[in-house]
Amino acid sequence: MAAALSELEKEVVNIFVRIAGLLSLPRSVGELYGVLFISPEPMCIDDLMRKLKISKGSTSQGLKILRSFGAVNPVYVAGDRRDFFTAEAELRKIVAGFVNEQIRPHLNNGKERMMRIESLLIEETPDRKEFIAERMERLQGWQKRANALLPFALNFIKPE
Amino acid sequence: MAAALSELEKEVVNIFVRIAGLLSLPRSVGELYGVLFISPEPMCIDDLMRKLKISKGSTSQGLKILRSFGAVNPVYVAGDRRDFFTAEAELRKIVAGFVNEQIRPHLNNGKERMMRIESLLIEETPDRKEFIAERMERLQGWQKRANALLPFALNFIKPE
DNA sequence: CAGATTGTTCATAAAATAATGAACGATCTG
DNA sequence: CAGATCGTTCATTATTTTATGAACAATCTG
Repeated sequence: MAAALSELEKEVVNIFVRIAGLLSLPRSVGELYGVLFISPEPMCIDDLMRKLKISKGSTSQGLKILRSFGAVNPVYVAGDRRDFFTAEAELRKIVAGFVNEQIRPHLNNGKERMMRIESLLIEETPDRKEFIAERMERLQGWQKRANALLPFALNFIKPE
Repeated sequence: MAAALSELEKEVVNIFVRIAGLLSLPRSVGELYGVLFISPEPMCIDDLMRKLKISKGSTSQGLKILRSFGAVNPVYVAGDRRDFFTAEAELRKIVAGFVNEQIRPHLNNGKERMMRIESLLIEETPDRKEFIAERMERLQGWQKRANALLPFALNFIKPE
């Protein structure tokens, strides 16, 4: 039980490790999701540690991150005290969770910052002020578009 | 000339440093773009180094990255041997460049990998095979959606 | 051409990020 | 309740990423 990763498993894990990289998530998070994604049965921390040869700490924290945006579902296994997990396979749920947890906070922070800049603008010399004001408007435009695109993108990912 | 960053400049730079983080780009790249973004005049490496108090190496490499996806435009300044730059302010150009340079390669790699997995699938036991096949199909579905969303998102960002 | 100036590269240093594993608290088991 | 089992946390270590700056090549200047 809990043999090393098969060739196929390695490939799948590799895919998710790459995705994790794109999303600035630790490698181990990608590994964990990958293994769960191709596992027909739910797995517990111990299974995952052994399979991936990573530490208990990494495993626990990785699962915590995955849970935080709903990429992983806790599963009750009768007669076993340990916590088991399966991969959430509905893309929309994962993306929505990820956006809410990891993206939205940053966007909001940007808004506040913009207000502050507006107030600082007053102290500039007239010529610079004009230019900077133009840039600020542009920046706000970008922000609006990003904010508009987000819900659209989420909707684009249709439910199954 | 080339005084330290004003309060306003700091705020703007800060915004772009955050964006750089989201895109997994070095902090210095965000700083460079930020300073250029609010500068009415084109700037050369020396201006940027002094303004941001970063090394020449970082500045040169940072500009290289920014040029690689068209976030920065070389500008000819009469009577000066040095290279000057302004920030590209048209979002669409930047995003398109970024996607082509930093995202597309990864997506393609994913396709190849998928093929390889298909071939490995043969060696699985029947019951596992069924499950894994289902997952692979799902994964391919995700890939298709991502590929479809990308050009759409680009188009969403309307010119001017 | 000799000396300056400018931008790039790359080995090294510094900083940031992730992984490890021992310590701990919580829960179960007999 | 005493011991065992689990999962989490966090100080430390390892790894990866980024920044530095000296060396260099290319170009200009008189």
